[in-house]
Order: sequence, then structure tokens, then C-alpha cells
Amino acid sequence: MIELENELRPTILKAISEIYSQNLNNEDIQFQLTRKDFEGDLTLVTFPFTKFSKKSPVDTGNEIGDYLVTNSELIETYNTVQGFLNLVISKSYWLKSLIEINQTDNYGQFASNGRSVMVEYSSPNTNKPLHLGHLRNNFLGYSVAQILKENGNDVIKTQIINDRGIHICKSMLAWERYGEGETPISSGLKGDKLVGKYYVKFDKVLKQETETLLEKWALGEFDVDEATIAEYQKLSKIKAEKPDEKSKKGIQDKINKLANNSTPIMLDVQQMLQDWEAKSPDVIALWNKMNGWVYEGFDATYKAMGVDFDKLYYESNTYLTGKELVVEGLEKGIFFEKPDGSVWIDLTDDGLDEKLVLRSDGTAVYMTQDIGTAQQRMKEFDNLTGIVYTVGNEQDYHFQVLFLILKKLGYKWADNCYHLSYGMVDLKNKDGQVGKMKSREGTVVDADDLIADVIGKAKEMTQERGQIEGLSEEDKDELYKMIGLAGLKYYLLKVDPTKRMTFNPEESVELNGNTGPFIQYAFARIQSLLRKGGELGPIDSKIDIHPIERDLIKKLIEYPSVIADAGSSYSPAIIASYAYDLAKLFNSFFQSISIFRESDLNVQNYRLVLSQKVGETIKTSMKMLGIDVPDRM
RNA sequence: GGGCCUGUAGCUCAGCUGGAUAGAGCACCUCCCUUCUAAGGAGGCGGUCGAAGGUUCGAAUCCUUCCGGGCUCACCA
Repeated sequence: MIELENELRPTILKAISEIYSQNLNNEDIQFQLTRKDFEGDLTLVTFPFTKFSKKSPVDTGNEIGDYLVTNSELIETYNTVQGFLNLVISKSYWLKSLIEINQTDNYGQFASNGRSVMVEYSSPNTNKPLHLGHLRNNFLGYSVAQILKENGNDVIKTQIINDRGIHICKSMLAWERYGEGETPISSGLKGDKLVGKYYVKFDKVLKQETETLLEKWALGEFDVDEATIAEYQKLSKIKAEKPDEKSKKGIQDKINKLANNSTPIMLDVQQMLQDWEAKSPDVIALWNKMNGWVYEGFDATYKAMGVDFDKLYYESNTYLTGKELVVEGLEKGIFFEKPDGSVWIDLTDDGLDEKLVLRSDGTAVYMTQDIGTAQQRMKEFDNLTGIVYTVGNEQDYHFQVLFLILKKLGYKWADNCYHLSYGMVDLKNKDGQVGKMKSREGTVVDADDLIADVIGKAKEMTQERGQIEGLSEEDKDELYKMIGLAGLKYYLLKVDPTKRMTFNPEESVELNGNTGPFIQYAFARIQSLLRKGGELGPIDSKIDIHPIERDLIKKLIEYPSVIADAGSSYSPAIIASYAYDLAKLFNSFFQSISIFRESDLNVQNYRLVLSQKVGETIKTSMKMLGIDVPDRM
């Protein structure tokens, strides 16, 4: 519609200048799409003009409307409702637009803009399998990457794999101690599942040991260092003095944490981390072995999800980076050093806090690494213009600080970095209660399980309906996957990324209504028409278009601006909503207008071309969501 | 306590750079397959847009306050 608006603006400015002797700018001309309940396509808001027209909004609208009908061939007729001038655009305009769209290759796609963007997503820890939260993350990141591509950017998809740290060592230690040599092959478990099992095992033992220790401490039996004993006694005393239960609990949490960190298994795992950092061959070998299992498992999950990466980063290679930049920044006076040797940045002038960038022992923290890796990536890909980080909104503050630091360090590209922040996925259980996923309570939804569920459901439903006779077993399996995944992806992507969302297992496998399969169905119907229609010719320019066809064309016209919108707001939800609207309009058209009973072959051809363009647009829209569409279903 | 996010139909969500009678889907109720795929279509039911003020010709949308929910403010990642 933007083109249409741009075509009309000069005429309207001229009208106002001639009728009211007022010279306005383009921005003063406000358009909106005409509401369904009124006749018209585009509506000019005339309230603002009454200031100088000195007439009622209706009279003002009528005067402008009359002018437009005589002076613009685009305007067929008009009607005025209050301050709304509803313009009816000539049918030939719509037909002309369709013809243009039909002649455009890769309609909607923007030409290369010379920019190159790195999109990071997934970024898992290698100590447990992927879950529902990762699915939202992966689908989002992958989709935004596709959307940015359609917008003319070069895109590099990446993930940083958190393959080191205390949590990784936990699985390693538990496996070493309790695993009895179990492997993915011997157990039949997927590698990531096996490693996850030992992570849970570690937690269980840790919990037991913590309780034991607390019992002992309560009896005055200590076999830990003096400092810990002193700390425990101090905390116990404070706790006894607290009057209310809530503050008592707060102190107790601290005591628990102290005990937790003093357990034998915790001390052992800390030792293991140190050994890892010292590159102890045994530990490194174990680490390589178990991470290898996890990667096999992840690969299978990514494949099932239909996501991929162009470049992988491993935290074990990057966790030491960033220190030099901190030292440089320290010299430049951007950072400051505290007496204990730790390095900080003072962001209080920016309304934030002081933030640690280097520990007193000189080691890097998360922030240090992120500073380092960002700079490293910009160097590595010298035409890179920015980085998109797909990370949950619990890290909003972290990224706010990171980008600010990068800016203060003088990196201009910091402005092109974007935190694609998304909300947590809550679960809805059978009683309709909404809650967080908690691994301790076993409410975590496993990614592999969920994908298998939606595919199973798609299979069941497809077999019930059956438009699939004649397909081979492999094609059928492909189809079930395509439909099941479409349901899941669409379900997770149709919601505004920034919003927390509720996951309802039943709704996620639903195939009716505002769902992925609904949109796929519209596509499959179109393919069925096209198979029957055969070869298509050019559109006859004298076709009389039907209102519902006009609505479809209008929707097609919107497509490029929808892609631009989705790109600038990093929101697959905008694409999802568009694809759904388009499919819905098509279904309505399909149901009310018969193509093959139409005797005029020119009209038949035109309707088929229209359907074909709608199909292509559905396909490319869905592709941006990472969803494939079937020729029949 | 400070900062950020969030509250729209019974449920899940659009709409939020101010515009007309606030839209979809699910659920519930009617109709529509001797017509191109009924995983569909047409219609009905359902709302004090968290609350109160303010700005404006006009507020779900902007501002202020309050209430409810979340995240965050670690020498964790």
C-alpha cells in the first residue's frame, strides 16, 4: 500500500493547496486501511485539515474527495464518514498490481544491502539435553536469520557452545564415579541424554551430602577449614537473632549454600575444574569423550528441528579472551582497578551499576569473554556489520551493559548489535495451572520427546483424513514430519518474542485454526488447483475483479513491507500473522469462487495466477519461519 | 529498594509510531461437501482493553500514580 500512498500524496497535497491554500508536507497526510465495515480501500484521515479548512470534517472530506475523483484516475469514488475519507481505488489498479507482482522474481525479497549480520542462537550447555526453552530459542534465531536474509543482509548463523565450566565437570565426575563405563552404545541412550543423566545423578548426591553435612554441623562436628566453620557459626548466630521466619529463611539459604560448597563431592568437582584448566590429560580425555557424546545427540536434535549453523564457537576456546581488551580499556581510563586488583567499569552515569570485568585473580568473567568474542568476530569476518544475540530476557541487563561497554571501548559496530531477547516458556498442566519448567520437579519438556509427539499427532490426523493415497512410505513420513514441525514451530513463533508465553501441549499439536498446518493446507489446496490447471498464461488486462480477489491482491501488495517490518523488529510473529491472514483470505476465496466452473478461460487463468502467487507467498513466508510446505496433505 | 519487561473475550494471542462499532484462534451454538482438498467456509455467543487521573477533536495505544505478574541488580554463566 505504500506505493499507492506515495502515488496519491502529491495529488492530495495539490488538492489542499488549491482548495485551502495550505502547503503541507508528506508527513501531514495520514492514511490507514479502510475498515471492513465501510466501502473503500484506503482512508484519508481529514480531522487535522479542519483547522485550516474551517469546515466540518465531513465537508472537508467531501471537498477533497471530489477533487480526487476528477483529478486522479486511481480514485473511482469515495464516501465520507466523520473525519474519514474512504477512497475506492479503481479495479484496474489492483489488476495492474497483480500483473506487476506476477512479473517480479522473488517477490518480496530485498536486493542485497551490502550488510552482513551474525545471528547467534541455541548456545547450549553440554551437560544436558535440549528442552522446550531451547526450541523457542532455536526457532526464533533461525527464523530471524531467514528474515534478515530476505531483507537483503548476508547472514552468518552461529552458536557458542558452553562446553566448559563447573556444570560440565559435574556430569563428568558423576559418570566417572557411578557410570561403570556406560556409553551411548551400551545403554542405548542418546549421548546428550546419557550425559544429562549423570548431571542429575551429581545433583542427587550433592543434595544428600549437603544434608549430611548440615546435620553434622548442627551437632558441632566439623571437618572443614577454619574460615568455613567461622562463617557457619556467624551465620547461625545471625539466624537465631532474626525475629521473623522470612529473614531466618534468607540466612538459612546462605548456610545451605555454604554447606553445599563444602561437601566432599563439590570440593572434588572444583578440583576437577582446576585440573581441566591445567590440562590434565585424564580430565581432558574424559571431557572430550563426554562432549563428543553430547554433540552426537545435539546433532540429531538439530537435524530433527531443521536448524543449522554456518560457524561454531566453543567456550573452551574463547573463555580466556577479552582480557587484553580490558587491559587496554584500563589504560584508556574506561575501566578502573580496585585495591584487590579486580577491574570494574563504572556505569552509574548511565543509570546502571558498577560492573566487574576482571576478577581479582586476573581471570575472566562472562562479560570479559563476551567483550572479547564480539571483537574477535568482527575481526574474523571483516565485512560484518553487527551481531544478533538470541538469548532469554533474564539476560537483558547483561546485554545492556555489554553493548554499552563495547560502545565506550570505541567500537562503532556496537550500535548494530542487538539482543534478541525472548520471554520464558511457561507450562500449562492438565489442571490448567501455569508454571515454570523445573528440572527438579521433572517438568522439563524434552526437545526430542516433544518433536516426536507432534510428528506422531500429525501422522494420526493425516491418516484420519487421507489425501495421501499414492504417496510412498518415505514421502508419508516426510509429510508427517513436515506437518508436525510446522505445528510446533508456528505455535512457538506466532507469539511476540519479547513476551513470556504459555505452552499448552494440547494446543501445540492442534491442526485447526491459527496454526502452521492450517497455512500448509491452504498451500496444498493451491498446488492441487495448479496441478489441475496446467500451463498458465499472462493475465488479461480487462478482467473484472471480485472484491475478495481484490482483498487477496491487497494482501499480496503488503508483503514486502511486512518483510521489512519483521526485519526491523526482529519478529517472526509478524511474518506468522501475515501468512495466516493470507491463508485465511485464500480459503475464503477458494470456498466462494469456483475456478474451473468459470467458463471464461481468461478469468480462469487470472484466478489461477492469483492462486499461484498466493501459494508462492505462503511458501516464502513460511520459509522465513523455518517451515516447509507440502504439495498435498 | 533501584532498573527493565508485562497485564486486551472463559483460554491462547493480534492490535500499541494516537483515529471509526477493539480483532483472530480455541471452546460453545447454527448452517454449508452429487462443485477445484470440510485440516475448510458463512454466521452467532462472548470485552468497564488491570484501576484511577491527565494530554487530545479523538486514547487499548502517549504521560502520571496505583494494583497484580515476571526478570534482574554475583569475583555464577
